[in-house]
Amino acid sequence: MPELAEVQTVRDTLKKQVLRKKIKDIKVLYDKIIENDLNYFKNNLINNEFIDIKRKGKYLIFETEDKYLISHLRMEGKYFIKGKDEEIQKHEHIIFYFDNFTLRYHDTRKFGRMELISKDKLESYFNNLGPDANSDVNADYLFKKISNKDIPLKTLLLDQSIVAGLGNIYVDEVLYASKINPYRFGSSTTLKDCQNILSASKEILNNAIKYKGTTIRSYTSSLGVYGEYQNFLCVHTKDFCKCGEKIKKEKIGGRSTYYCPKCQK
DNA sequence: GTTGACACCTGGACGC
DNA sequence: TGCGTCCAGGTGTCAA
Repeated sequence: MPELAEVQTVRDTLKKQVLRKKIKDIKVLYDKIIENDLNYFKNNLINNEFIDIKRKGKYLIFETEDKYLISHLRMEGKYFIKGKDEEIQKHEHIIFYFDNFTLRYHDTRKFGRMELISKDKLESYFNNLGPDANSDVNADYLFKKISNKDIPLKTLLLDQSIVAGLGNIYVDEVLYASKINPYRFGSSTTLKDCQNILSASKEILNNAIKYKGTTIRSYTSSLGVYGEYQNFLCVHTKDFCKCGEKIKKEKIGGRSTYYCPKCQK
């Protein structure tokens, strides 16, 4: 569930709390989350400190003096700051020990991943990632990427190699705001459609960041921050559109998709 | 090269 | 109450 807005919120909150603090120890309780050899992972982080935290798409990038720790929260990954002596809770899989506190990675479904890479590998690591959906992406770029595809726009916008950061919730919202039916193929889009999609992406994601993301279903907050953008959703998880039409919920590309058949042509 | 299916996981909702 | 089944979804992998 964490999409660009939620990851940005986690990054902003973490930056205030963990930068320039020496990592004293790391406890790994579920090692499949770590893509590296565990000894390599620990040896290169312990006695180091995070000097910056960046975000690209849905990835968090913790920077140390000579490495980057890439963290992807996937479906339910969260970070919590807790006291050193607080009991380890169920689903807390990775614990970073600092002098006076711990940073805990919590992931109910264990889908999240972390990988430590050397600084020169950063560019190649994100080779297949498109530009952020709320950045200054050019409509020509999007048009070139999708206008030759006989694939539904819903699926194309979820493809992180085209634009990064949009997940299931915000793609539904972006297509609704653009008045575009999610079943429409990329090959049916015009340059104007691409402009509308990008403009809606920017507005929706920036608003979602402002309201610290979306908190829906069973998903709880990270770092004690509860997003409020769910109050502004127009179609995702809704029963009726503002126009009065019943919102349709159907699977497109295996993903639950909400749309208004009247407003989205 | 493209596309769809599936695996990875767990908890909640639901039906029986 | 308890059990079984389905669903949720981001990404990587594999087969067609």
